[in-house]
Amino acid sequence: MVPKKQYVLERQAGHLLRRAHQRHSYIFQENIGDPQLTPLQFAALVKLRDLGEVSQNHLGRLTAMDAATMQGVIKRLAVRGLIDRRPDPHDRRRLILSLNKEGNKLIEHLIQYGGKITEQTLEPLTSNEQRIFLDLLFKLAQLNEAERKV
Amino acid sequence: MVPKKQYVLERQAGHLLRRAHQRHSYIFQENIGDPQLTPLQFAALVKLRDLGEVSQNHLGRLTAMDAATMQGVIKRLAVRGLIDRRPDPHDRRRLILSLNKEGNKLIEHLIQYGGKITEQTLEPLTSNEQRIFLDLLFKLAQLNEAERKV
DNA sequence: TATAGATTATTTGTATACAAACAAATTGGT
DNA sequence: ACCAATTTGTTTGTATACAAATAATCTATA
Repeated sequence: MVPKKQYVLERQAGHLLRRAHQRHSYIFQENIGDPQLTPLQFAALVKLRDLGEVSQNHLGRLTAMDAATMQGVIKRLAVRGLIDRRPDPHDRRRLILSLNKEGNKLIEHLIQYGGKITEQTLEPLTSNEQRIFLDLLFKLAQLNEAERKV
Repeated sequence: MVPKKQYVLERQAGHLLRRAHQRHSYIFQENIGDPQLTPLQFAALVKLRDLGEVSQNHLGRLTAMDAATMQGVIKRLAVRGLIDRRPDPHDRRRLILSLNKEGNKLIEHLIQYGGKITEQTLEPLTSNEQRIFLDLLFKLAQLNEAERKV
């Protein structure tokens, strides 16, 4: 008698990654302190804070968003009055993005919650497990040559 | 001089979970063998194969999809002619789902690729690391009381 | 048993995700 | 300097995600 169910959904990497990401999104939403701000919007603001000025597609690569997704995220941040967009004088295809006063104030205030969100996401693990997990997850988040297209 | 960048996006659990999930989705799409079939549709078919008959919401809980998402996934599977839907005679709110002949044939054929997709997703890790990673990820995918709402 | 509360499925609206196609602009090789 | 290939940002279309609201139905309990 051969057992039929070798493939158990609950033990597949993809299913677990999806569920862990769902749980993180929930924790983010509960703790970020600004009900309107999404994880991607937060990531974009953080990178703009780090770098000052970046083109839209470049920021997309830094935050792992494709151009179409980036378009929507940036548009919403601009509509909310958090970032400025100006054309690059050296390359007229490019749009240069930067935080404005409002955006800067907001991210300086909210960034403290970012660390707490990561802490709470990893809270089910011991601090040693957390370190190991982040190391392994980091490896799994890298694209190899065959996969690279973004 | 206090360094300003304590919060590094590339080291946050949420960002890495998102990127690892992106990479998995790419691997899924490249290896599932059916360009139309998505990870969620595959998960739904797998669970129906395991269980035979389930109500729509129940299947949603088993595959970690909320009712609204489930609705769309099931509709597309039904339109493709892979599953049957019939009302529950004992509870007229419920819709009982099951694989039909086509759906059964398809999942029996594709399920072999499921394992390969997990393998390839975890391929950057040694087999020992894979075991550890799945254990830790499993813990992070569970919702505690405060988070449970789904 | 009457009914308040819970559950099931659906619908609407917003926000990712990403493929594909496009126009405008830039780059690189000849 | 020319032109093919590439890059940038936008748009369209499909598929998750999920909150919120709703209609129909079921359950529990006073």
